Amino acid sequence: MAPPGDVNVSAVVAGTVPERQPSAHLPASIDPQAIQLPKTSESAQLLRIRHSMSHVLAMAVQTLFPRAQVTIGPWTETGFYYDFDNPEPFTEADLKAIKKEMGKIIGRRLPLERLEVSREEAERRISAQNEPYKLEILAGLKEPITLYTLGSEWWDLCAGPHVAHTGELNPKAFELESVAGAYWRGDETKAQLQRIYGTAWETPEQLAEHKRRKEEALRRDHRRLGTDLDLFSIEDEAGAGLVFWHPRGARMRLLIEEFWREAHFAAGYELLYTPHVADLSLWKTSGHLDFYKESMFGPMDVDERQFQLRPMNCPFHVLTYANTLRSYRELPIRWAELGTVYRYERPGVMHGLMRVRGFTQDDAHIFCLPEQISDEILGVLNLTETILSTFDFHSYEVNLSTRPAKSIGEDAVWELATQGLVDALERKGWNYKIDEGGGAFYGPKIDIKIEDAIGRMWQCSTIQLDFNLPERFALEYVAADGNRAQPIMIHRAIFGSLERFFGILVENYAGDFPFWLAPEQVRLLPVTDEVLGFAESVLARLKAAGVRASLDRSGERLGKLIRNGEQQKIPLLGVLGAAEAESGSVNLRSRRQGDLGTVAVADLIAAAASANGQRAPGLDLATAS
RNA sequence: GCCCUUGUAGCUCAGUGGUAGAGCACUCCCUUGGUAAGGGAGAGGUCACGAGUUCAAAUCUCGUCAAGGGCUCCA
Repeated sequence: MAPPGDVNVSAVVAGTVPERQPSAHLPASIDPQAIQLPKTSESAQLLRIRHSMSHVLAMAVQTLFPRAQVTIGPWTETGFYYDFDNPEPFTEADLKAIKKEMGKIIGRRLPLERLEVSREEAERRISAQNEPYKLEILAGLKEPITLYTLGSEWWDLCAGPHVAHTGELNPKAFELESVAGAYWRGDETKAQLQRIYGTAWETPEQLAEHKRRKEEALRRDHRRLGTDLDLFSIEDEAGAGLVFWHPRGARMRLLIEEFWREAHFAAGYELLYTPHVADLSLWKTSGHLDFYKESMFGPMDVDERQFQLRPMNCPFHVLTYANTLRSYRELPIRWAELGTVYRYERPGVMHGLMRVRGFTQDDAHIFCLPEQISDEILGVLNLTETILSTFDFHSYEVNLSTRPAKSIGEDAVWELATQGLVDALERKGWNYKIDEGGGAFYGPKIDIKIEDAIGRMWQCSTIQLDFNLPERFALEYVAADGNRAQPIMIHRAIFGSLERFFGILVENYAGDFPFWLAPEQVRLLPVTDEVLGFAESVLARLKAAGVRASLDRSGERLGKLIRNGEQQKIPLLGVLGAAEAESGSVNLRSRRQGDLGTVAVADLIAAAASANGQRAPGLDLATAS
């Protein structure tokens, strides 16, 4: 991880890089990339290695499992994989034997040779081997048809490039990682194949670094930290994909929501609360029943009507808009809601907080005039930046998706809307990529991905124009000329899903939350029971000042209290002994800022309250008193 | 939904057909200890759930549920 403030801004990455406090005191474990790992796309040799490795894998598999048929085997960002059709599924135990066989092949220093053959020749050779998938691949290939031999006994259709011989592959720099099911051509109606994933590098050191990063990702895994820090759980008895926020997680969520509301009011939004269920007919009108049904929970019978658990908030905001006759003078109307929605996800796709069946969108809908689009989008971009940067996300990747082939709405409206998005992005000064034809059928959109502390990109924010719902619900306003006109509708979310964003936050900070966001900000550690009375009084004063403080009454020795506090990643530990009780002070140990020395209780309270007010990552004791 | 793997105490895990285990956490006792684990005792499990095989099942078989790695999906 690059230290905060040293943000990598690539061509498509936009965003401000503000001056940041140096964070040299962050726990060493949060730190970083000692070794730079080469990317396949940047290293020609690595690409050859990985390409060749997948052939070695395929040859090894066919040696050990003669009935296995080959399909495709490309490289990936960290290695390679190969899909096989084998009568028996491979097990993880098979990987060991396969790896051993690969080692043998590598040790033989077999040459890889490129052969250019005619289509007929290729067909003849493939047919001789009973490889139907390969034949199907051949049918899709353009001339020249090339194949690569691996020694004298094995070959595969391949465009290359490859290493000259397997001696260039380092047997200590690859690993077979997992087996997985995969569909032929990625199509679930087609045959299920067995995919073997591997990782391969130029040197054993790079392999070791790759493993270290995998462990780092595991260490940050929000599911693990969610349990360790007691933030949330998912309960078997309640069902998959349904989140239980524990007090510590709930406290953080509340802080996030409070900030979100504050920022929205400041940006000219009003808030709505709307129902979680409603008459099914609403979803007929909106069109969701036609094209979103497989993602919806089934309807429930209530009295003589059918009710539907909501998978979206928009129809409710639309109904609220339509509740009364609107004037052009009222527009733009900006309404936001932390709206909890329920979507049916297929079994096997749920993943911690990242993919769930019940989640809360930070949803908002803007109803505006066509000529207001650019300003409104710019406003959303500004608000997005304000909110995301508060959580230390400063690096964004922005995509603008334009009209797809199948779409509704008039050309002029699409043109106007797309231009509005472009204008706003230009005015914001953000770089962006254009995904031509990638928009929804009902309007163009902007998607924003954020980069986390270890370089992973997460899509959270989305801004979508919608020509469909205003039409379906016949929304209108009275224009200046007295005629009725249809408003433009903008959907937007900044976090996307609060659950998912929370998971991303946990991983981004590795559980080491900034002071303002930490569920427990200060833990008081009494050296002996003698000072418990003093500690109680300090605790009461901290709480009265709105500081999330606790007192460790476990009676353990200081070393143990410190250890427990550090393991729980509490930002501030306040040691209280006879000396502190005497002088009315606290000895502070900060997770991010190191030893802060002994400070007066009043100064701690002032600094902590001030840090909360400013949503600061740590205390500023110098300016507190 | 599909493929592989897994499910034993709150957490991490051992236990391969014959009386259910460890460390941490928890409770109590001793210790009043100054910056990452003081000592002792105790409590805690329908071995995910259901069926089957067996004299006997945490262990073997089948099914269900859930989790992990992927595929597919995420207009």
